[in-house]
Amino acid sequence: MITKTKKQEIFEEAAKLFQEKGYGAASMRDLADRVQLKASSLYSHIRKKEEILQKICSDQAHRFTEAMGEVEKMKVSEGKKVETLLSLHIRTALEDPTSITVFSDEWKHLEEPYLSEFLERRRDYEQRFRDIIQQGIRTGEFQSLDPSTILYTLLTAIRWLHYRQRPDSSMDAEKLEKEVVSLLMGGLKIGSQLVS
Amino acid sequence: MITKTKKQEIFEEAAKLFQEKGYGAASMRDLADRVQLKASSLYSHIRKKEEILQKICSDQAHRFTEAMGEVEKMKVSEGKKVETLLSLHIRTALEDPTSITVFSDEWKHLEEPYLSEFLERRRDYEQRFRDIIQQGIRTGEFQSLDPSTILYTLLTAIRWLHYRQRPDSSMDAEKLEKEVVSLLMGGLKIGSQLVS
DNA sequence: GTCTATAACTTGATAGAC
DNA sequence: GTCTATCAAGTTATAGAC
Repeated sequence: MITKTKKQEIFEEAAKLFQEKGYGAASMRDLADRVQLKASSLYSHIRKKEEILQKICSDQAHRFTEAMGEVEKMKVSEGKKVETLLSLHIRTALEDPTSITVFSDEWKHLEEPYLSEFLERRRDYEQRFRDIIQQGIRTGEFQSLDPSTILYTLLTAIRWLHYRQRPDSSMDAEKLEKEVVSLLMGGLKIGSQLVS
Repeated sequence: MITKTKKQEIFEEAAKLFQEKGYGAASMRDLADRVQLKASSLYSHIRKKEEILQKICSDQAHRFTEAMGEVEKMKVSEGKKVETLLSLHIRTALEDPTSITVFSDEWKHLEEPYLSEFLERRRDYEQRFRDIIQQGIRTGEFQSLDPSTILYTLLTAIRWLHYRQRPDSSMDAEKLEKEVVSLLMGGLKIGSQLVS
């Protein structure tokens, strides 16, 4: 087992704290208590509070951008690409729920210039996702709906996963992933579900 | 045109402010500026900051609970019931995006006893929604997936709508509503969409 | 690296004049 | 109802001893 540095411990505990109370309501004293330091000692490891938020957000953003590059290179149908991206989002939400919560809900507390950088990166990711959707509509694989409507509905639909507190034993991650993808790709109503 | 009371103005402006900055980061001085008062004067109209959050949240909760009562009385298929509930959520999100944002994202800043009350009401709503889903699965109308997975995916899927800043002229509310319902009920992939 | 002490500031809320 | 003045408590962050 690799020993965690104090800095790592601070970042991990901060993510949990931001998730629980929100960035604004989480104080450096709260955080210090959790890592058994005085608040002032935190500043031997970080420059400022926002630096923590910034790192969490940009790490997660980087993760998604990289995966998008992989998916774009795949020689498969657009349906398969969307499924792959959805699976990635779902798996990430289940594996690292705290970071994903902060990334999803607390980015708006970023200050410039990080805020603009974050938003630009997100716009880029969304555009590339939208391009895949658009191509799927063109080939007749997808319903002919507004691509942005599809994009945001799909991306938002999985944002409850990271709120699940403890993994329900009756519902393992793999099953959950399969069910959500099936629901989004095939719809609630019986009719179009494919046997995989 | 009915004249707004100062109190109404305060509540409306507060909802916007909470939406923009989050409850924690929105100060009473911010709010006072927006309604052209000094911060101390706000307290002639309200007792405390949380009272504003509490009213916004409970008003919206009440709205959904009432609608659920109506839907439960309908003599239609479970598919139609779910569609009706989704339409209601979508329409509400488009008509009153600020209140819905606060209701959706800021409720966690409620203090006791309002927090427990809020959560209990929400649990009740979700259980009644889940019952409809379960019945739809039993009759074979819906895919046989975990009812909670369906419930949260559907409810979360529409939570991007209230972030849309200005109604896109190329995309009116009615079309948007139809497309989202079609996507969630029928799925992204071509195959099961019904002609309505 | 961690501490104590503290600077510099913002927060929600109240008292009392008008 | 609105104001000025103010309070107590909380905030991030820094300085300097150890």
